[in-house]
Amino acid sequence: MSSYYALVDCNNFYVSCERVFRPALKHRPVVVLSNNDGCCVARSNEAKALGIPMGAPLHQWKEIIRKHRVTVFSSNYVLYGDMSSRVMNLLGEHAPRVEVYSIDEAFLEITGVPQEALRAYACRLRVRILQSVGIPVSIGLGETKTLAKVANRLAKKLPGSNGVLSLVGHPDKEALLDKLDVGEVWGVGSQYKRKLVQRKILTARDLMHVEPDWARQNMTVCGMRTVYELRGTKCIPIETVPPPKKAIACSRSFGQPVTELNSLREALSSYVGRAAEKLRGERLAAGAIQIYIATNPFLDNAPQYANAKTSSLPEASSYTPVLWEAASSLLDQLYKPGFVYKKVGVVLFGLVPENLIQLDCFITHRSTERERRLMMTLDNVNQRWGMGTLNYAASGLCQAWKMKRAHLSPSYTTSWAELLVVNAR
DNA sequence: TCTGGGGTCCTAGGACCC
DNA sequence: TCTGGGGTCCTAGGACCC
Repeated sequence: MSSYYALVDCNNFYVSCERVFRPALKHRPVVVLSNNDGCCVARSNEAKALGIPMGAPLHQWKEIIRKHRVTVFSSNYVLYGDMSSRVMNLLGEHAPRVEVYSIDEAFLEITGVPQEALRAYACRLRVRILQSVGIPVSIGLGETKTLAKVANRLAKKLPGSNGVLSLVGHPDKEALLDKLDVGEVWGVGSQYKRKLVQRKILTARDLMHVEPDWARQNMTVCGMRTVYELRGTKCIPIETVPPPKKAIACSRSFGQPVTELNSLREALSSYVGRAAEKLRGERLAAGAIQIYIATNPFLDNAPQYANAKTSSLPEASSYTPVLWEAASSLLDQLYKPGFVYKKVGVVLFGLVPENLIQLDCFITHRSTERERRLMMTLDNVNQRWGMGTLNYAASGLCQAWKMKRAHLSPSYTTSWAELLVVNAR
């Protein structure tokens, strides 16, 4: 029995999450902003129709937003994460093998469904998700993951597809591939698109007919795989268990410019705390730490400075004070006075499972059981009562560097205090 | 004048994804 | 005035070793 892939993709996911709890916003233009309320990272179809592009800086679109009464949300990742897991759980009930590909996408491996029944199968799944979670999705089906992705794009694009499109055994497969811009193919970004368009390779169909060797030379083995996958040869397997993480990062742009080392220190200490929390959540310890700082690259007239430094720890650790000590000393080495900073960040890598830490016999300080329990308590409190409930003193109290979140919706599904209230009169 | 070659590891940079 | 964040993978080139 042959197997096929389905790509299930939530439509305008962040916007759809907000709409579940604000149904009056259906058919209205809505955008969700990036961290710091900087740019639009999700748009409803109505907002797209107004011409607001992906990544549009908010300040450049103020006028349109006001004029058309676009509803604006700061991003509420706690809400989106919870809605995402509801969708993913449901998918798990309908397909034996699911790869959660991102917060709003999943690949399903489909076996035992005859070719001619694929569309109906996907349509039922779509209705089920809409009814149970309230999120509209699009589903694309194909013999390979790349083709499932293509089919998904087409399902969103072509009128009459009703959110579901199958390329499996489709008689007009090439004609359909010809409707998709080469830059929309999975694995083709802006650089490769430029190169391809120069050579008159304009659509997914053109790319399918490219010589694999040429693709390999000009787009690495990944490009070659894309060509084969478009032709229907499986090169990219489904990954039902996520591979172990190789890096954990945390960084933010500042809500307002920062020049003082002390403010950088406060911000960084809170990011290190957050990164370490993620680390412990995965039951990992970090063997190395990198810190980077940068000025605002968008300011043409301001002097620019960006730099990064890495140090490896004598022994892998997930104890925040140990990580902070290393981070703090790296920051001292990186900091140069006289610049206006926009961003600071931390990356933890050299990750190992916390029960497999290689011990260093010359180490002067090792995390004790007491310290491990301290971190556990800290994480529990912050998980239960919300991120940042318990903070390190090093993170400061006024936190002028903190990001902007002026349009935040409540955490409807994860906080008792913020449950939706319905009034009957 | 002649002056090896091959393998491995690490890193930086560049591409991609959502 | 205001422009996100968190990842992965591949490749080329240098360092180093025998």
